[in-house]
Amino acid sequence: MAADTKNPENANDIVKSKNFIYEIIDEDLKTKKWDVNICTRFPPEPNGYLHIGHAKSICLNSGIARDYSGKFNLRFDDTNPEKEEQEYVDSIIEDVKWLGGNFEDRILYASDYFDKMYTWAIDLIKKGKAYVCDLNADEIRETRGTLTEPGKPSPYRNRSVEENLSLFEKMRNGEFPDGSKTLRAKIDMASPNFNLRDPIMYRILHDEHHRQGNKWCIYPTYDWAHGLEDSIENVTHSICTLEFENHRPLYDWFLNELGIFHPQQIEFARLNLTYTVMSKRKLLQLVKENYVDGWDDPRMPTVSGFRRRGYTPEAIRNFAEIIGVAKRDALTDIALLEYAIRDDLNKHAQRVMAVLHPLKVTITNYNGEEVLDAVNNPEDAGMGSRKVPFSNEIFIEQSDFIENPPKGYHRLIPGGEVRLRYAYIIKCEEVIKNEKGEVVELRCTYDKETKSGSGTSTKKVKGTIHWVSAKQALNIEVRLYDRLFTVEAPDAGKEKNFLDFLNPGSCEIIPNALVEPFIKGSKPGARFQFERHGYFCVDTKYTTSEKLVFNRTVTLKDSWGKTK
RNA sequence: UGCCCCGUAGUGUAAUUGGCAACACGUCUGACUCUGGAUCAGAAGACUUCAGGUUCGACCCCUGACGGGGCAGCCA
Repeated sequence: MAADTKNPENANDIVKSKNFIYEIIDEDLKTKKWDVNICTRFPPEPNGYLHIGHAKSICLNSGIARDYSGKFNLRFDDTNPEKEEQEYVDSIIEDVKWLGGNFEDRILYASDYFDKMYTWAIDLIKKGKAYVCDLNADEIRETRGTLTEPGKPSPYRNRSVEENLSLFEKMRNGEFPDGSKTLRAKIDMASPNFNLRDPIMYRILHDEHHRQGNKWCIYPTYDWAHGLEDSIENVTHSICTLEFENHRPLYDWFLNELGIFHPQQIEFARLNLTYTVMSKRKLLQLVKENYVDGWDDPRMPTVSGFRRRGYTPEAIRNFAEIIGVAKRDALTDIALLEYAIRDDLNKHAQRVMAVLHPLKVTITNYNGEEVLDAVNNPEDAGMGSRKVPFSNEIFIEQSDFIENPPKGYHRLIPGGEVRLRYAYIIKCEEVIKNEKGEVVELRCTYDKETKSGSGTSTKKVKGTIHWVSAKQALNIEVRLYDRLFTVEAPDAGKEKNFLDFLNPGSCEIIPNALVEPFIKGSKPGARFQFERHGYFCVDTKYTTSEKLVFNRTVTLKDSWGKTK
């Protein structure tokens, strides 16, 4: 983005284009619009777990603070006690930290500003710009007007300042029941923008707040509170999503009437990803109705889900960089995200051989055992090598042998040869089947001149397959994840329920896969590449001291599988 | 129906602010390879939604259409 701003000498570098928000900030800096440092914020409501769309926002906001040497605040927008919980606060803090959002020590809460907001409300009442309204919810809706008709003024619109002050104080003191009164801004009931038709600033809610307890029984609405929160924190650029565009005139109105520090609200398009849903409501439903195994189910598009699945914060940050920021709503191909994680893991993940669907192979002319050298990461020599045990009884992948190969298949076939990775070339001499005609074992011979790295082999084989030595192999559980939904936009159809598109095969559990002993004792969260399969990580939830459980983060690209 | 926002290859973004459309992913070739991965080389793919207008020149400015999204919570 603007990372190169301070390095204009990098003339040879491709000039990274800036998104429109960086251009606005550049312009602001040029015109000296602000007499404070650039400040952004991420203002989640603690009513759910963060998802990849929030991650985009976190990367954007914290990235701006980083690039302009400003500040980035984490602020909980906790103005509605009915939906908010401490569990969500905790998870959000963890997720933002994990993503690398640098809020330093600033964990802020809108609820800490309630007193200040209250006095500002009184200021507005005194200016004759706000009034207590006795209309109930239904009546307010009925008098708000429609898309084409103006609303009707509330009969309470012209109460005196004194009466409003007194009523508002009584509201605060708990003298009225929920929903019986509201404090409204007096703006314009005929405005074509609904948000300006005397919007509600406070509602009565006798509900315990997760941080304020029972101190308050009136709570500020988003529109009233948000700009004040930003203003208090000297946020310069208040970045939010497109649906708040129509709220900006109101955001500005409150700040102007109060005459306080006035942040600039800027809207950008939220992230949509193919084959998943992003609305908190739908994600909550998936959790509550047990379609998934909690908010951090590896199939969930939540930050915690991606973390458990094995994604790295670097990959997610890079993804955010790749997709950019703009104002048109879009549906981003999940392939972009998968590219980001493969790109990262390819460079950093320890390689290891694992057999998911074992087929026994006996090497009839091999005696004894030996240990072979295997490279830990061909992309990074610094990661060194490891020893892999080899013997006359090994397991290979069932799919790496086929009796009647299609054209182009170049793995093991009857009478054919393949290379065992890091070991020898073997030849399939005999195929053993059970009563049902299923292949249960292969009897092969090996060529000792073909040992990996010996340089003595003159043979060329078309394929190399992975394997694991039977005696030393470690038994593990592997979970193969696929997309949660079967269609690109499960929530696109207004008539159809997104649940109808759930992918029944989104999680395949392989209880007994085999892996080389190297990974024994791996810690939860550890990431590996299972050669020729994909990237996997040790599950943090179901791994036990007896058995490692692995989640497949993402497959390797498979140009052969595609052609079939 | 009223108001607001948006329309650039399959996908996501760019275009030095009016100079003849670029990057990434994806797709397809070929090379290389002890991962059908990675890497390397290359290709295809966009009359910039449409129609007018301004201009020597328009993705960019103007007008109008069409298409998409948002707004009638005491949610955010």
